[in-house]
Amino acid sequence: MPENRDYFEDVYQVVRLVPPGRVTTYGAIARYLSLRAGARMVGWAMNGAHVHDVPAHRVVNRVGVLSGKHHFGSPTAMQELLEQEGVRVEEDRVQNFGQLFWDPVSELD
DNA sequence: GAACTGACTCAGC
DNA sequence: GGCTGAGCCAGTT
Repeated sequence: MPENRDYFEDVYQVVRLVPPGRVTTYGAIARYLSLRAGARMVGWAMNGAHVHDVPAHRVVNRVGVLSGKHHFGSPTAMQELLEQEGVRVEEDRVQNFGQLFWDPVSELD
């Protein structure tokens, strides 16, 4: 539907809708916005996340790994942010991911 | 201007 | 059930 690349804004907006203490995935966002581009562009969009006040720490890859932690100020910043919200993180992976996973498609739609 | 790379995912083996 | 290859778009070399 959206031919423009303003979906960057949409991505940011969806991420902001993620409740504290919950996490979502790049693929889930891509599916919700019907991005033919796929999850990869969601990740690319997150490059400007810090500029848009987006809680990027709540976005992980499909298995719950903090694949984007290197883009935060420090290697542990992402994990600490999640733990502040009550999300248990171990070995760069979100524990109990299946239960904490927040899917915009089923939660918002 | 072609080739590479990246905060990913899925299908196939 | 873990590894490999292919596909997606955009920015960089």
